[in-house]
Amino acid sequence: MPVTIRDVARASGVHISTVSRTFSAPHLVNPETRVRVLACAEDLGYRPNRAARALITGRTHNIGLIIADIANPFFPPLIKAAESQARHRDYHVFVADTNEDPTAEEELVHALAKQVDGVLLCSPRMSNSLIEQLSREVPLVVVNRQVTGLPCVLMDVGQGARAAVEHLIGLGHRDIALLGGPRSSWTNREMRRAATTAVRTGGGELTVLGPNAPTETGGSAVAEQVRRSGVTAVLAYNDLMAIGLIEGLDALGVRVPQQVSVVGVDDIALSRLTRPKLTTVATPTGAAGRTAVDMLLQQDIESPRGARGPGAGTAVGVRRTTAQVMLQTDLVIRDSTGPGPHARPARPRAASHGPDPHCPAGPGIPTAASGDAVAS
Amino acid sequence: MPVTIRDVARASGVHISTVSRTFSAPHLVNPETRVRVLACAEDLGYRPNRAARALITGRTHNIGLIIADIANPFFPPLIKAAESQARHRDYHVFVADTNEDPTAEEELVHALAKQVDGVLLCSPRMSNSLIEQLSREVPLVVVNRQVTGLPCVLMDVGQGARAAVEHLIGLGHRDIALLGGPRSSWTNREMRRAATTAVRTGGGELTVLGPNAPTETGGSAVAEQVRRSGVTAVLAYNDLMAIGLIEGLDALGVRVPQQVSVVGVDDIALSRLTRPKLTTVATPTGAAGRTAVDMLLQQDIESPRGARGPGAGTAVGVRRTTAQVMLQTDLVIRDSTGPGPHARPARPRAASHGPDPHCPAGPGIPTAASGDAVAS
DNA sequence: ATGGACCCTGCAAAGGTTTGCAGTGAAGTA
DNA sequence: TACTTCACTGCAAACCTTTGCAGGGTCCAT
Repeated sequence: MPVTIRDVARASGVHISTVSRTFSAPHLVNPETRVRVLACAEDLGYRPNRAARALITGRTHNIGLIIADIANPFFPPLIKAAESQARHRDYHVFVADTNEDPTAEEELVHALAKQVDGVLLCSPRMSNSLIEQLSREVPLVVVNRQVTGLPCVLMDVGQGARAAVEHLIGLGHRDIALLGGPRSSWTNREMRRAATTAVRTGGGELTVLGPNAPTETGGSAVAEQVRRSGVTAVLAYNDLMAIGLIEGLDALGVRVPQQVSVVGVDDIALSRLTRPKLTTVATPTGAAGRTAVDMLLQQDIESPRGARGPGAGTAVGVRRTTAQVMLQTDLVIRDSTGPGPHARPARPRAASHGPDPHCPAGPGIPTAASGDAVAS
Repeated sequence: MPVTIRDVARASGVHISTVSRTFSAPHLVNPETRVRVLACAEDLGYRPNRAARALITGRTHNIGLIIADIANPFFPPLIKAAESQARHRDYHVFVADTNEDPTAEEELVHALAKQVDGVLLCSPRMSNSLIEQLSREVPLVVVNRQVTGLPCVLMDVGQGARAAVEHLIGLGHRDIALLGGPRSSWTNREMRRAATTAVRTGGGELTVLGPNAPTETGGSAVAEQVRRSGVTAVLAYNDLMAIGLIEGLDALGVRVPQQVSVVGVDDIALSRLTRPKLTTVATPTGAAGRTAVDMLLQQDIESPRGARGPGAGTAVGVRRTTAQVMLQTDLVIRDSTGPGPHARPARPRAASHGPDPHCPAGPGIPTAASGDAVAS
């Protein structure tokens, strides 16, 4: 049943190599022959066997995409962007979900290594050293984690956290909590660092709660703790947790934003649908997906055949693209933040409860700042 | 750099075939030899090249999963379930998103055909005849669509729609609208059919609005239309549309459920987080993913080598598993439905506004009724 | 001692494609 | 005419693995 290059060759009366060239190097074959071959191929429904091609070229034209949790609405836009970018370059994307499990991550990289040309590692939960080690097995681009020596796509959550804290302090909050995410998350560390200094600079006090599961459940589970801590504002690791927290607080009779202000991170679609609408730090997920694919393909092209990674050539310092791109984030003020106990009497609750300034402008995803690549 | 079976053979002093057997048929090789080979393989970091293996066995150990829209929260649980089921059987899943575009669907099937052992087609938007045609190219299992002659996994949305309508009529609603989804959706047709008879049986009147995009935007866009139509209850194609509609109605000053009741379909996680919490028809997405993978693998096993599909053997009627499984749905009553204008005076709003009976029991996903397979 | 059974291993073909090299024929040049 | 150039095509090796077949032992029973 499966029609091979040989069938096409027989049908069109040429050698298989001519058929092969018709597809992979059309300029090398006589136009007349070409149309005949193409006609036969079309007729027979021939499609090149990618496995066989991969066997000899060493390139599968597939990309692996490893995601901590597909169910987190943060990722789908990234996946979509990566897929469409890849498709434009005749690549396919292999999506895999690790359920936030570092072991599953490692296994998936191994399993994918031989059947993809490279892997996008999104929000990894494993250690940097393991990532470096795995990068010797297959070209890697890391998203949401900084690994020296490897190409990375980062979102400036530090800047986002700072903006969020400044927003809260400006509203008159002093006692602020940071709802931590997974322990092994780079984003988590960055946020904590930035929030700590920003709160100190603003003359407030930061309480860190966590680590927690980056889900609604993780958020609602700490509602009680938040209430007891006496803070008046919370910056959550992501929108899901923020929404869960608001739910949890609501169940305890704590009103948002009247009694406690809540800020999320990601600006997932959902954050515009809850009541109150969520104030959040928008992250450029689509741009991240596209950029990561670009960086991976660029890296791939440099070393076309086998012989990738150290060991081929000099021991260290094989030419590789290791640029690290930092994408900008953007604070979106909606209804989940309001004035705190130290609010200045003038124009109270001016910043909140207004119309969402981002809604008319569509999804409100800021443009990528792919320009500010930080050399490494 | 890439270490092959030959390197392992050389290192352990045996022939490559022995190495091969060590992995694919361990019982055929001397235990001593086996441990030596395994040690060498481990040492060198050998991993079998799946492309080469696929070339000779004809099986890639990959499954394609084609999804209309990853960003629709309905799908991630299905994807996760399919992935984990596949992983248990040493298969990988290739997820691809079509953006609800039938053309993209077709192209993806073609592109995937040669690099997977089978494809799961979820909520396809292309025609039945095209699906049948494509099934000759690669084994297919269809989810959320009934195609005669092909294995299908269906969710009983007809039953769900009926239950929803009966619930609404029981609450005293007579003028009910159905918010249609994509024109080419099987689910959409089933719902319409079931809702039509159920409403008629209940002595009410059904207004069909649509087709619409199955998104929040699609839902909010028809809010005005819903208001003008004068209906007091709406059954939406899915939760996303229901939520969008509630948003839209809210913006028009129409209160849910006081003035209009809204029912969704899917029971996505989000439906428990909005205000009011959404009354919805829960669909067993996880079970559907698992079942679909099982059916595909079962089908695959029957025809191990090439020679799949008609044309090999007699012209028609190649043995294939074409079972069609119907999974049950479950009405979950929450807060978005309330008494209508014809409500009986006794115990008003008894059915709604109670505590969500499903919440304590976890995600509230009903168990699969894989037993009631309908022969085809 | 002979034969058979059995376990393990090696041999070699096969799978579909790409690609360097060589060969063919025609056209152009001297 | 003889030689070069050029465009096109065929040949065959290579990619890495699996697997049917056969050969080499060892052991046991006759």
